[in-house]
Amino acid sequence: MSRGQRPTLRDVARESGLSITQTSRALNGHEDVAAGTRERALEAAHRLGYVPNQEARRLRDPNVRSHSLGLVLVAGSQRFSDPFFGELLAAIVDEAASRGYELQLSTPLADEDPVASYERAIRAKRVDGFVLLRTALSDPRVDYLVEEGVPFVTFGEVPGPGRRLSVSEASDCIQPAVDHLVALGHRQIGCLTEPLEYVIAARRFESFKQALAHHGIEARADHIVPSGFREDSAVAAMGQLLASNDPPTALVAFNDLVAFGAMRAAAQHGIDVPHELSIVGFDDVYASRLSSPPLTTLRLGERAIGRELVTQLVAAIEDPDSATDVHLTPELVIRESTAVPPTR
Amino acid sequence: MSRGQRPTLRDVARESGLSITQTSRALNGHEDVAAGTRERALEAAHRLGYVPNQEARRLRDPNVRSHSLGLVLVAGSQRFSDPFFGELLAAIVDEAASRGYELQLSTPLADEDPVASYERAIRAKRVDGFVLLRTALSDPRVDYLVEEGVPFVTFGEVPGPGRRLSVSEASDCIQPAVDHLVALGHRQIGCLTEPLEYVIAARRFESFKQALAHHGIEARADHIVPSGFREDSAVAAMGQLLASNDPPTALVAFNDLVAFGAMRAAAQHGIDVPHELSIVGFDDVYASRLSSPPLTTLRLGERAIGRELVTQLVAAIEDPDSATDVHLTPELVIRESTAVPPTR
DNA sequence: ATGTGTGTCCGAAACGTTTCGGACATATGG
DNA sequence: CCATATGTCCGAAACGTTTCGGACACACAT
Repeated sequence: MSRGQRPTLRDVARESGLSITQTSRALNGHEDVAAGTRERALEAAHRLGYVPNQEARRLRDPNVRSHSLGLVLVAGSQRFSDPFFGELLAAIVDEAASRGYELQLSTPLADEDPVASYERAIRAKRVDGFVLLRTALSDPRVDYLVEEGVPFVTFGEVPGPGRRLSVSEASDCIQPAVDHLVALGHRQIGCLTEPLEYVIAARRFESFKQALAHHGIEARADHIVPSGFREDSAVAAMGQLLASNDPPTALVAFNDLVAFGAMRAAAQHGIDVPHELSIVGFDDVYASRLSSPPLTTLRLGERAIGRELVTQLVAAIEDPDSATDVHLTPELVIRESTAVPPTR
Repeated sequence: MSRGQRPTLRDVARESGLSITQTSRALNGHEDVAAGTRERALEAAHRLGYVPNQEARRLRDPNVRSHSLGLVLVAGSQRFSDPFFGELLAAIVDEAASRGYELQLSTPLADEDPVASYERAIRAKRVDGFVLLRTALSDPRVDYLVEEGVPFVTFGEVPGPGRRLSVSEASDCIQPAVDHLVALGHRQIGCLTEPLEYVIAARRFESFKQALAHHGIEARADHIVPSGFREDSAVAAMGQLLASNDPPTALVAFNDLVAFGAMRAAAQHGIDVPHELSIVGFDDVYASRLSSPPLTTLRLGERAIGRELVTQLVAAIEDPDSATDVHLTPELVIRESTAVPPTR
């Protein structure tokens, strides 16, 4: 059975015997309305099940909030590949809901300008702000949003002029992994990067080099292996490293998928993990408990990231001065992919 | 630099020398406008970068589409736990984008009525329809949406009156798993269910029983183990089964996480998988390639499910008669968690 | 000449809300 | 008693769009 028309402010006014003006002011908590009058208005509104029409409200005042946050998935079919994203997304939705916001998910159409999705959302006033994932050091989306003056928060610090709110990892994020490996006795420590044009990979790489320096170990260029984000790219990248006559005894991968790729490549070369090669991942993805051997990895926690992302974004939207950059410190989860180095 | 006011229909009218009325009609492709006039209007609109104000449009005609689909996450912190969801979501967003829709993600607040989120979205006219995941045989959300006349599609068939559009598994979905096990020589085949009040679990259970019957095997009640959705609930559920003095030689789990739980429980009891116990999962989650042993599992494909869900929902929205129920047939991915049964 | 169509066009009203400017009482101070 | 302030209230306009009802010009038939 279909409902009748939904009640309008006019109905509430008639019901309460007030003018439309005064009803509106009463419901919106303005000052110049007598206590008893407000009471009557509220009571009538409640009795009728009145809920204000957002379209009309926003037509009148284009600045009212939509109470939704935008998140544009990155292009390419393998975008979400990272199991990490699923959990992160859930955390974001959760936190947003608890603050009264929803999440608008979209994705660029095939070979569309990356900022087009953002333009659409802004023009349509569908969102109050954006969460940006997988941001690059030089990212047109960031430039666009800064210029447009729309609130947004990035995961990873993006350099440049203008207000750029971010939630990022501490600058010594890789340190615990290197400390752990050094404590085991490793001195030949390599790394499997993600593409370094991305802010997060760049930070991890800096931290990796600093951590080595901190232990007086020099970073060897031939032990640094550029990789993509996914398992298969890591498998490919591992080829020459393992063929080298002076391979590292330990490897830090910038995400768990890449670590799995490294483990697979090692297996293909008949190299035992962890006894011939130790591997540390990053993210503590669900699968890292299940791999063989179970993966030692750095854990930031999807929930913590999601929570901070939303908390700061909502702060930026509702009270720009209260938003603040946040740095998260990863914790090392030690499993079985790391061990003492082989004696040579 | 901040833009000036965005152009309105009035501006386009002035620019093109037409009335507002005629401009509107020209832009909306009505009949009674001369070819040259339409030309002028379109040209002016384009020159000004005019884009119609949705609020105003919808204030005037409440029936215009919002072009977004709603998806409400299930409550509880472990909602998304299933890595399967991440991929499914990405597939849904992709397919929606290619049809010009976005996805509105929300989640119920703590101890809130499950339908409240749907009510909010409908009242606010934020979405044109819903995708329902993890639906139960008797689901208040379904009843609500049917009554309200809002288009929706469920994953799994929900019985009851009214139009209920669904994408579901074929009724013999479990058959390939059982066939495979029987071919290996198994006759004692058990199953680890998900809660049977959910439509998908119910269908899988029916199919499981039918598949056994098809091979002339009787379903033994003590080989049917009720489990939750997640690994830990499966570990717990496995206890008594493995302690029994006549355990099955093979087990079909209703999802991969549960299968992992079963593998873990087996390991704890010193039971070798696959040589003492074969295990088949469902979903082909990312991690199933990595577990030890790698999991033999039934695969529907998140992308296929997401694509069909969106395709049918959009059909239901835009042309109700063209929407149709869809049945998907899973395919068996054979890995190493299944083998011939032990000779006793 | 009058009437009937047909192809184009437009004014004005309407959607539901918020707010500007003022009105009307009553109280306060002189 | 008048002037001024204060506490409440309301009418009307405005946001940008669509559409109803009609108007106008012209062609064609009568």
